[in-house]
Amino acid sequence: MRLTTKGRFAVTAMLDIALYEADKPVTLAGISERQSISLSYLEQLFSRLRKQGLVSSVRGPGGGYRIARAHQEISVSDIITAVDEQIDATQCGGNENCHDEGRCMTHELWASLNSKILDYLSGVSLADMVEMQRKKGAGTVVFAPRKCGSEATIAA
Amino acid sequence: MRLTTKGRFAVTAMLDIALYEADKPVTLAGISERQSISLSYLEQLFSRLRKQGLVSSVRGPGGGYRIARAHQEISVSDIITAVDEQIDATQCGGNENCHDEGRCMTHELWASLNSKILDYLSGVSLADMVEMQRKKGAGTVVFAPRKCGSEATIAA
DNA sequence: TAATAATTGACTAAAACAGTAGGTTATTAT
DNA sequence: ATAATAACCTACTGTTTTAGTCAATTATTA
Repeated sequence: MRLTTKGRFAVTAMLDIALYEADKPVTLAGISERQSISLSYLEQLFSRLRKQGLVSSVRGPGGGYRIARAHQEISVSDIITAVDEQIDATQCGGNENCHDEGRCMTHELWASLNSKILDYLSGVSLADMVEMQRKKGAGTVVFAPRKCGSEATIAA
Repeated sequence: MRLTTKGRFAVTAMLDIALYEADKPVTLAGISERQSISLSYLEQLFSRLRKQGLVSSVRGPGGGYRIARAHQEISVSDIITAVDEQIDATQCGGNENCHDEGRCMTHELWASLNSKILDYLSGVSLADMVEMQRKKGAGTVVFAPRKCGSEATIAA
């Protein structure tokens, strides 16, 4: 997997829906405004999130997006892998430089790091994040995702 | 911190020196050949590694690079942070969007992930990697770092 | 039927990654 | 002394990814 601001945007947007979704689905325009993420960029992200079955869409007036599964059933790693297509599924490329025996020297190190990251992110569900957010913002919740947090770009 | 192939190259190169350094320092030309990393690219990486005090250099014929500290005293995270200058030291930019209270919604998530990654990588020393490598390649050790392992790009 | 809002596709500026090219300086061996 | 070695330094390049824009189409509801 791979962790960039793209993945962060997606997680933030999903959390936004989880918090605001009630009777009505949540519009991208609303998410865009609250989270300061470009509408067109959200559209691209949600195209993927929908194809991966993480959200369902309703067209027309009063339409928008809903979380498609139970909040406990969606992990942060689900969201990230949905928007950040991992190109490098073939571990060592399949051929070229990495012999089946021998591998590259640091292979085990990165493999092990990757599994640690994945373990952590798949252990955090949308439900966890909602709860965390509810606890935190007792009064008015301030949303300001942009440029927040340190730059992260993990590829596992 | 941020994890890319740049960091992987640096770790691979440092491990190469640790394995080959004996009476003589190790030349970049040698590393370049063994690890299939471009010489000029290595020069760039080693400029940083030297400035961070991870390696020491000897000029002229018979010169090259040595590991500057005890192998146990150098962690993988040391190497990576040396070559991948983290721009985003100011956590939330210092101003703009991220209020001191409120922060961005997913702030804690990434902060926590980052510390997990850092914990792991700072727990693995060059000495650990040397030992691992010696155990593995009992006979002939095959080096083939290029494109090996899954693409990784973590920014913490 | 008009407004809403998802859906799609192509296109763009900026940054980072990985690498190249060409030169300068210090040290050693001849 | 001088030639070879190898670190050191600066600037430049092509490709990919990131983040975003623009413009159009389709489905739904008031």
